[in-house]
Amino acid sequence: MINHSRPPLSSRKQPKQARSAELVATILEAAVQVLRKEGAQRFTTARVAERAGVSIGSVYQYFPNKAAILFRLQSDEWRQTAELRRIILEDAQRPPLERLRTLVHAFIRSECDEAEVRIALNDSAPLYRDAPEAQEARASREGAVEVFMREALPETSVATRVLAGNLIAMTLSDVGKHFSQSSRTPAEIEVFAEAMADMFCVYLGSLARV
Amino acid sequence: MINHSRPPLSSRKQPKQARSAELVATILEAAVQVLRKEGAQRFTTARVAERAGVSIGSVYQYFPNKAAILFRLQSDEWRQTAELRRIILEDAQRPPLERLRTLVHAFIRSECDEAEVRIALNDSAPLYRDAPEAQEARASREGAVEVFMREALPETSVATRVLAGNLIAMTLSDVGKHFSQSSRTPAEIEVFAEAMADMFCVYLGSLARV
DNA sequence: GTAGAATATGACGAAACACTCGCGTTTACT
DNA sequence: AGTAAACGCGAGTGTTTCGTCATATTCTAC
Repeated sequence: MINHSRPPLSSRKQPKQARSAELVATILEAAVQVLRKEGAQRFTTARVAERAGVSIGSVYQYFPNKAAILFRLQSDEWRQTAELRRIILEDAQRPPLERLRTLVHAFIRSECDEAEVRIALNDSAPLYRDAPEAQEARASREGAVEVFMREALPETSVATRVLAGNLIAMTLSDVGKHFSQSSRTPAEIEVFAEAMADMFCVYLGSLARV
Repeated sequence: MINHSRPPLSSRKQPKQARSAELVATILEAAVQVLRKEGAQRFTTARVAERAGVSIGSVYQYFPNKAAILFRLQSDEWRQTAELRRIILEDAQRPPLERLRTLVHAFIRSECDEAEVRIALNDSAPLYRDAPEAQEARASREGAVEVFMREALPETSVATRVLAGNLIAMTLSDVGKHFSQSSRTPAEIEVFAEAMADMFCVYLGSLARV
């Protein structure tokens, strides 16, 4: 009821020559810089083109619209985060709660890194929030969390696991976002991440004991 | 480095006659409707004026700019939330953790109520995020939380209390926001709130036992 | 009833922005 | 060298939006 028009976010054209692939990379890099320097409000295709040293027309050769550029950036970041999560959570050598602790620290640290860009990207979310492309990322995340939860709480019901998994995943990502909105010292980051990890571990422990 | 211009958010003029006070109320009501129906992207002063059955000029008599209207709505909501929190947390008759449970339920329920407006308001946050007026709300919230934490964890160090208090406050508000982005049945709401309250209580319990 | 303050109006100025299109240039391939 | 496709360009179009200002109406108080 809110997003009245739904222009496609998929690429308009695939770069086939080397120079055009480079051009796309240049545009994305410039987009990050504009986002960091000007914020979401002042993120315009013209500014991206200018910063990239490229004409407006070229931008529209490879991106159907402004939202597509932003979505691409967000998408790349989601991929990175998913990779991080996979690597840490799938390490079968270590006990589940230890892996979770590691993930919390790594995630919070990474959120605080490049916080400016992340904030701006987040502010842009309304532009592509309802896009079908955005649903996949969520599904993938929920799947990974469910696999982990089965390992961490093998004795509990599926409903409990799903609920707790969602709660923890949401807390990690949302509170992480909020926390990184202010600039933080490395020490603050560690202390905060430790507290959050404590909370998760104690909670999961309480569920296992039932 | 991001919000380059900082137009004032304070009122341009105070309504002195009854009809103008009513007009301001009409405008705010219309603003809520526009926000709900059109979303943050399409929230414009012209649309608000039209919906209110009022001329654009009248809107600008009492609000210096668009952001001021949105900030006013957000401000009112902050006040309501603060009131809710105060009433629940200050009830000295009941044990602290029970009060916290009640607060979690009440807060999540209220977030899911009028979720559409809240989401849109949230999307508009970049417009007034750095306004000095916005700092006070945070200070007030942190104060209330600290008072509660002193009561809930009287034996712990100040640092621990502040950290845990912030973590819980952030989780409640951020995860509450995220949770309310999808539409939820009353049952889902209760179950989720209960899980979150469990997590908080177990966590605070673990801190008290040290 | 009338002066003057408060209030209401809405056409209009100015700026910003997303996106297109016709044309010139480069590349790949033969 | 020649050709066709891919690439790159950027002035221009159409729209949206914020906010102002000169003017008109209503209210208050004497």
